[in-house]
This record gives sequence, structure tokens and C-alpha cells, in this order.
Amino acid sequence: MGRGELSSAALPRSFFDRPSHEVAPDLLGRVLVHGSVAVRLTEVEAYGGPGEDPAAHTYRGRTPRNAVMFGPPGHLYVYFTYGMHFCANLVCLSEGFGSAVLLRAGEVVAGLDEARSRRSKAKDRDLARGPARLTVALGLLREHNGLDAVREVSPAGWPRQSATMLEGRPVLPEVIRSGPRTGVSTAKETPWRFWIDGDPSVSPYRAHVPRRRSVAATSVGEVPSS
DNA sequence: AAGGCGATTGGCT
DNA sequence: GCCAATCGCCTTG
Repeated sequence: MGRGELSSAALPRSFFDRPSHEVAPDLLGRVLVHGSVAVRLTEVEAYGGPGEDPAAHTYRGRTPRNAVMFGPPGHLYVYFTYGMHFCANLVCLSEGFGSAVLLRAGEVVAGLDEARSRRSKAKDRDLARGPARLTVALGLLREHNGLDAVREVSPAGWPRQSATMLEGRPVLPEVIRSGPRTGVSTAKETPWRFWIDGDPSVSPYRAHVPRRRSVAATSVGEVPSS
């Protein structure tokens, strides 16, 4: 699939200057391009914003890790988690609020060969089905934290180190579903996960599971239960 | 200074 | 369905 089929314009920065739970459903059907790969978003989650969101990385204030989330809208917030995965967000609202939309899943619509080579064991529909899978398919890494996703589309193509959020084809409100966010341990009722109903690239929902204590922590000095 | 645990994934039962 | 992998961040002592 060639780049020529991506005829859509870039989303303006003003698109992101709203609370993340308003931006999130509007991102469904839009396209994120990075290098030669493009992904059409089918599932997103909103975090942070003007009010209190205990599930957001920004809940306890600004730190070196979450600094980008407090910065200008339209930039990528890429974080490292579970010691092995990267997840990508788009920063929302003007500076200082700490608000972003997690990109949870999508469909690869350009650069299929490149995405397949990055995730060689995955079926096509699973290439970007999950937040860490999506970042691998797009080639997003720690170094892309803070990258500006608002830029003009160049007829010559996209340089490898750039990202662009395209208008794509926003979906009809009737096909948008919403529900609790995946895998969060707090604010379990906040319905800030949004997805396209019936789309095969939407990831399976998982509730938060408290982790069992490590073997070392339980076997040393543990009093046997009676 | 130390330990708990995470906006997850893939492999195995 | 269950669980290990793997490490940086943040809380607590």
C-alpha cells in the first residue's frame, strides 16, 4: 500500500486544545503517520484534564517522566512501562493541564510491509491491536517522546523522525462505543475508553488484576498461615 | 535505601 | 485462563 492513498490533510493544533475526553472520540477513524507506516485509530482512552483523574500519570503533579503531558497540545507523550513496552499518547489542552489520549489500537493502512517486519509473528489484524503493539508497528520509541504530531503533510513524504496526525475519515457517532478504561486500578467507572463498534482491530477489554506478590517476597520470612 | 507495582504482552495449560 | 518477563518511577521508611 503506497503513501499516495493518504490524501488527507493534517489535523490543526486547535483540534487538540480541548479536554482529552472530548478529543478522544473525535480521533477514531483518524490516521497517525510515522515514517513509512500509517495507522487508522480504532480505540483510544482519555486521561487527565481540568478535573481530578486518579488514573492519569499526571495525577500527582509534574515529574520528569510526565512533563510532556503538561506541555503544548498535539505532541506525542511516549512512556515506558512494565520494563519492556512503550505506549503513545497525544497531548491535549493548553500547557499546564496534564491531559492526553492513549492510542490503544488501530488498523495499519500504509507501510504494511514495514509493520509486518517489526511484528513478524503477528497476524495483520493484530499488528496494532493494543497500545504497545501500536507503538511497535509505527516504530515509536523513547526518543519520540515530545515529538510534534502537528505538521504540514509534505508531498515528498514523511521524514523518518516525524509524526503527523491526519484528518482521516471521522466515524459516525452511531458506531462509537464507550466504557471503562482498560487495566486501570482507580477510577474504574469513568467511561473514557472509546472504540469503533465491531472493528476487528479493537483490543479485548481487560479489567485491572492486582498482581500476586513475588515468590521472593512471599517465601522469605513469611509466617505460615494456620 | 528499598520495595511495590504498572494505561502490557505472549506463551503455555 | 494464568502467569512470568523486566525496569523505571514513585512512595515509604
